[in-house]
Amino acid sequence: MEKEVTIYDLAELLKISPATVSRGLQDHPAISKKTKKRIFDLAEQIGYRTNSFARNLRSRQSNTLGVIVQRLDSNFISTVIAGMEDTAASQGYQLIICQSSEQVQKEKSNAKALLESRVDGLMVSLAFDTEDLSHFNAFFQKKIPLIFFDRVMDHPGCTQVLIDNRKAACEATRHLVEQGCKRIVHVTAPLKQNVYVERLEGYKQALADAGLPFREEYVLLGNLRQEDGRAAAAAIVQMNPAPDGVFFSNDNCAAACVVALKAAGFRVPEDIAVVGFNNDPVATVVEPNLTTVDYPGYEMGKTAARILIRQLETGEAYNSHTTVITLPSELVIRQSSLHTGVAAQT
Amino acid sequence: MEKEVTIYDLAELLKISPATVSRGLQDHPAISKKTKKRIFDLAEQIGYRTNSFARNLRSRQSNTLGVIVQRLDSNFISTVIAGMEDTAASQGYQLIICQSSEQVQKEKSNAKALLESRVDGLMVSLAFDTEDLSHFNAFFQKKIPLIFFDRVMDHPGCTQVLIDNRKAACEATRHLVEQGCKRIVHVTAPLKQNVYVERLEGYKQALADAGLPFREEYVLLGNLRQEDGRAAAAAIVQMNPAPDGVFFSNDNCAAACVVALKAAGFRVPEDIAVVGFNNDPVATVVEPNLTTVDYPGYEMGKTAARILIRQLETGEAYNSHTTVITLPSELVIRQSSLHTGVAAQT
DNA sequence: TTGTATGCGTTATCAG
DNA sequence: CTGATAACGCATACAA
Repeated sequence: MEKEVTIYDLAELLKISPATVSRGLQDHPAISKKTKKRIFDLAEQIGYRTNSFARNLRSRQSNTLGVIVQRLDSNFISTVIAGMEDTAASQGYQLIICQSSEQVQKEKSNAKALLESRVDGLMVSLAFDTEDLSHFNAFFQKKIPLIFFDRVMDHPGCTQVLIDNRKAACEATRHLVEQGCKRIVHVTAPLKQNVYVERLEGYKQALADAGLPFREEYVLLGNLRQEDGRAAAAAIVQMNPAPDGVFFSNDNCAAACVVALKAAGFRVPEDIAVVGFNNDPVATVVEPNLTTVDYPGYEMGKTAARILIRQLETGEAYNSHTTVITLPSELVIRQSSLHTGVAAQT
Repeated sequence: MEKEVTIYDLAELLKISPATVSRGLQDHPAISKKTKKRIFDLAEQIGYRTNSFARNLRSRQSNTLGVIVQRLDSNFISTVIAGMEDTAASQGYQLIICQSSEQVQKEKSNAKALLESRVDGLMVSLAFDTEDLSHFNAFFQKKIPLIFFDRVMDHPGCTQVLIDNRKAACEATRHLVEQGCKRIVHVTAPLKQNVYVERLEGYKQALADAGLPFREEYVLLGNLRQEDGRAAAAAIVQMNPAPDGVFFSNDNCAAACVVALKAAGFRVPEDIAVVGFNNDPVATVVEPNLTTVDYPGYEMGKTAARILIRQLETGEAYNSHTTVITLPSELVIRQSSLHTGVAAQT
């Protein structure tokens, strides 16, 4: 553990003052080209590295953004984070990432940890069971910009980056209706989060528009994992009369259900048409390929990071009231939903 | 932007010295219970938060681990990171995560950024085209512990967390041989990284063990994305005589290939048996379900983080020579490879 | 264009 | 058990 080189060491070796070194390193305009070159060359040569602790202490900022997500091992989430990282890195910010594992309790401790880390801003997608935002109060009070994405809640001054879940679900369900489906099941997650509430609303809306009845028993709640898809299949198989359409809030779950339904002797889409959500890689692997809502995860990540960084640099967070950015989503029609049997565009 | 509360403020309000406050906050044994309680209560009440910049500056450590991965939006990688995050969080460490996008150039700038962030340690899975470790020299010199996982290179003192790729590939290929395959194709990535080199070796080994010839033209190189799987299918369809087995280095790619092969009129597994790698979610969705190598990503993440933290706390990094931790992987046999047509265990 | 001096908020040493 | 004081390394206001 050799001693770290500091600007004082550079200054001494170059026979100039630490202040000049500091300014030179920052490419300050008031320092001569020649001096800068000497500074940089020596710094390079003796392996100087900025002490960000000291710098942050002085400047009162970390150039770091905090991210809290429900789970890291989800295709959708990791795509979002990829977008955030690309944008953040290009602007000189780094990402500290925490997962809540869908537990508000962990979300709380994540928030505390990120607060103490003094992240400059925060991007959050809420856990399944988060019911209020009190654990973010310290951020609100200190006016640390906080952006919600995907799973959001309203809070004055916090921008939300979203898709129109209601509309997407409505379109997906309407598509099933147009394929002739009359008994459409909706498989989703517990209704504590906006995304699931809104998708249910969209589903109901489409039914209502078509004059179809809404039936409580057609809404199946679970965790949207593959096993939940298989469980949904088991439930569907038991229903009498059998449903002729299903709209899922998640592709992975939908795909597993399709496989299980086929194993149980159902034909997809002839007996039962299926629509998923997210446009995951599984959608183009399951047979028939899954009709789904293309969710722009990467774009969402880029957008959230870009807006957050802009708020940091302009200081305009918490100024106006809540801004909602709605990203375009799109129903991608594949074979799993086509009662006509005609292949559509991928 | 109200002023931040410091230990001086607490001290003043409590009529005690900042030193006592600092000690109280750290639960120092030499402070009376009563004083501690007063300190904590007031801290809570007026919203004090530790200034980690100052603390880090003093203590010369950040309690932060750096992670560099090739891509974030990969099921395997995000599973690894989930494991790292769980372990790190439980030990009071945070994760700064960067992606190289498979470019050594970005890997380089990630390394530089993490060096300046003064992460306490680093966990790295290398980019496709990384050929040497010179961009990590500063870490080596400063004895900052660095652990490689999955895509590794040898460096004295750097622990590697791995599976036995050679053995896994050998088993996978041998399994195909046992199913009666004689002309086995291997779809993998450019041979710059250990994982692909070793898998190729395992593949060759199994062929040799079975007295089958190795043919250069049976090794298809690509990026292991779904489109590469479709391209592989196109190539396979053109081969004469047609191959009767394929071993992929990636499930997602394998699954896309299976779909394409079936569309081209091949029966899987009857005409061509398929084995993948990773045990991704797609493996249990594609039909037939994919035989694959179960890769313990979550465990790998936990292990890497645990070892890194241990090295930090015991200071034993770079002491001994390179340690290699080999995690168990396992061939999971499903229908895609069974020429007998008998379903196996999932 | 460069130098001097000071403070950012902790922790730790030493003294009481 | 508690207090005074000196770093930690950098950035900047002010001076030259």
